[in-house]
Amino acid sequence: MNSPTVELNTIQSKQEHGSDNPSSKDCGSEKDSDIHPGSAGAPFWAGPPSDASVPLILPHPQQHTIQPGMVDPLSLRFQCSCQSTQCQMTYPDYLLDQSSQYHLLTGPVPGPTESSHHSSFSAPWFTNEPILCSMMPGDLHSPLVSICPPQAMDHQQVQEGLTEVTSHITQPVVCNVTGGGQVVLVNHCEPGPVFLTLESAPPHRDDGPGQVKAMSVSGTHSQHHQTACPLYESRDQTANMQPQAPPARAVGSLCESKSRKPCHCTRSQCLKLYCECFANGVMCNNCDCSNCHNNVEHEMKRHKAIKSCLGRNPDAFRPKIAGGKSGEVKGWHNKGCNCKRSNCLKNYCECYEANIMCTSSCKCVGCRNYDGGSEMGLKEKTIKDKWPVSVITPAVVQAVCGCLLAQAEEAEREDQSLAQAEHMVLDEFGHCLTQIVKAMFKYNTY
DNA sequence: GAGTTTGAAACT
DNA sequence: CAGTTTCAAACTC
Repeated sequence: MNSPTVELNTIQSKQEHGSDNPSSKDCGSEKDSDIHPGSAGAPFWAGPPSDASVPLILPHPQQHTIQPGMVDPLSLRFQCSCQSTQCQMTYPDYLLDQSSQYHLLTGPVPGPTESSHHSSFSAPWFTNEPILCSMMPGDLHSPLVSICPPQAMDHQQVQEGLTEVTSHITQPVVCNVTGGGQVVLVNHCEPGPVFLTLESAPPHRDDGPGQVKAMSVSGTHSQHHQTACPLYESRDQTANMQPQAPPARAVGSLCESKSRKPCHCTRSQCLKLYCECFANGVMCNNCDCSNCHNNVEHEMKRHKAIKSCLGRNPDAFRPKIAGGKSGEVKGWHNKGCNCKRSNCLKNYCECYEANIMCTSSCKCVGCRNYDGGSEMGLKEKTIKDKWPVSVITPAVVQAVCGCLLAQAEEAEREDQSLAQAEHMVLDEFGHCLTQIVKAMFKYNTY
């Protein structure tokens, strides 16, 4: 039996719960005056993984399967494969409500570099404050670019420049503005970062804040093997290529308004992933930490810590939440959580905290972070009573229908008899049911 | 605000 | 890679 790749994702939105941002406090050991804005900071954050939008094809097209683990009550990504129909359900980069969050495509399966999905990137820049960029190649003339350029480039200019030079980019990319005004774009489907030179004028008052005179692709891809932290690597390169720009702005300027939680680290020196600032790729600023080394004063040590983290886990600085779109439901947790006692209904749970539901990637026990899970009163209903309902969502039904349809088309294409066609479809249906039931039991973790 | 709980990260 | 320890945030009182 041949089936199309069906990839479907139906993470549902959890009711938004407040994410408070405590008021900033003075960093325990590092005062503002200790931090030199615009000084060389090492960007080491890498953007969303490209796998967020690249459909997969099962290696064995004869197997028409909804594989265990591909069926999630919440983030449903199951696959079936039809060789010839090439029907494909795919999910957008960001997942909306469960009823209509995939597209049934009948065209060829796009290759890894042919994604038509929106790409987006957002990157904290390892200056003193994060710089956030996001861009949607699908709407290239109106990218959302918000930058706090180290060289104080004009926001609009950078935005326009990025629009121009990245219009060909169709995969999630990460950008970085180095101290030298160089933008590094990393397409995770490409072998390395693309270096774009922002030929900015010296920060001269007459020129205005960092005039971007030209923007050009100054190189191809990094010779480095692609790693999960291309920005960090590329920063090393670019740092040698162009001198670091002098401080162009003061703490408290453009990006200062972007609030973030102050950390309270006491023992990690804010150089381990325990520290949220460090993990997020930003230096500590106005934190409550003690003995903080996550600042320009300890650049070398911080650099080593970054390398160390990347050595342990090349994806250490990737965002944990893949997909997603600002203001909407986010995607899914790349690694998944491992909660055991919180039922994934407290902020201890990274999925819950990120306002996303748990998926098959999670190894949590007793998870209730799924549609309907949180509203379920254990006194009145057990998870067992209700959870299948959340597994067989409209999206699942629709996906199954897609599989069945694909089978029917396959039978037709092969000039199978009606009886044989029915058999194929029913067989497929049975297979789908089997996989769904397996998924049900898998999530029966009460 | 102190103490406890929790789960990710780090370590062995 | 599994088990343990460390750590800091979330939570409770």
